[in-house]
Amino acid sequence: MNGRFSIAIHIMTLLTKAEGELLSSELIASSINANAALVRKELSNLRNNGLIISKEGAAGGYALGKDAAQIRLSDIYQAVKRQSILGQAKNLPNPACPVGRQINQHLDTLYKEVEDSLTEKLVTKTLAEFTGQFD
Amino acid sequence: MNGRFSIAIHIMTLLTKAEGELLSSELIASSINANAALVRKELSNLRNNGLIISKEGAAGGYALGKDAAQIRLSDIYQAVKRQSILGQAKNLPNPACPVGRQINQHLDTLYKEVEDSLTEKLVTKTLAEFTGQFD
DNA sequence: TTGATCTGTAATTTTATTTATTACAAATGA
DNA sequence: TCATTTGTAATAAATAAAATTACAGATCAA
Repeated sequence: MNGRFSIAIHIMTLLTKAEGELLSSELIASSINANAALVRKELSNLRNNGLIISKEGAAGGYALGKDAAQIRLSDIYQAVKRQSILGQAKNLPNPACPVGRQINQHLDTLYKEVEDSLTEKLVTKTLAEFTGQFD
Repeated sequence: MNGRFSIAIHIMTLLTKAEGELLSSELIASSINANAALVRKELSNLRNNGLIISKEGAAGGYALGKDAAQIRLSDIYQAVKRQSILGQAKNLPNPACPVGRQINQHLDTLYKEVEDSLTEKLVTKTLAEFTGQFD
């Protein structure tokens, strides 16, 4: 997990505050202070996950796909995550070692459990609650 | 968070199985299939956190610092983690934007909460329980 | 007390990942 | 028709992670 979750939450917060008015990727990128093409890539991903809608062409832009009260932070996390939260060693351990041979299987199980508890936490929080904290 | 947690758990599992016998960084590295100097660096870190002991010189090596039943996976996680689990965008958001101005503060709060729930999960698991899963 | 072995640690290089940049086709609206 | 904006790919630059190399210092055994 990298800065993508932060960026996604930032995007979703902006769209919530826009209340249905379309925002351009350029405007969003300038709030985040990140590259517009990169932001569009994340916007595409969020759209593919049903969290936002987009409209092409002049006067196009982005808006929430459903009410902020119906979006849970776990939905955003699921859209953005790519690999196990605790990271994965990329060396395959030594299969001649009893520990090396079995470690990945047990780590996988552990990581799944941990990730489940993280998701449970994020399920309890809606985007509306999060954005409601802003002045 | 990267592969360091995986490596640390792997190390601690090997030391548990060694039952007090000193293991060399070379042997540990070969089980993990990683570089020995890198492994020593993590071993130093684990020692600085009181989880293992080391002995220098010929016939030196590493062993658990306390009983595996007294070590919680959260202890290992705390020793290894460096930054927020969900990552942090490194661009500072635009302070001229109401959302950009406040987002990091609210993300920080959220990340702390999420990390707390993750830690709570890891507190419930001892190293002894984890290593007990191995054949 | 000498030599082999192993830890501790720093400096450097290599590799991988992330982010930014550039470019342009396609859609849309004025 | 032209300006604007999304969608997406290809490439480059920057950053982070891991490996490599090197060597001082500790320890043990012959």
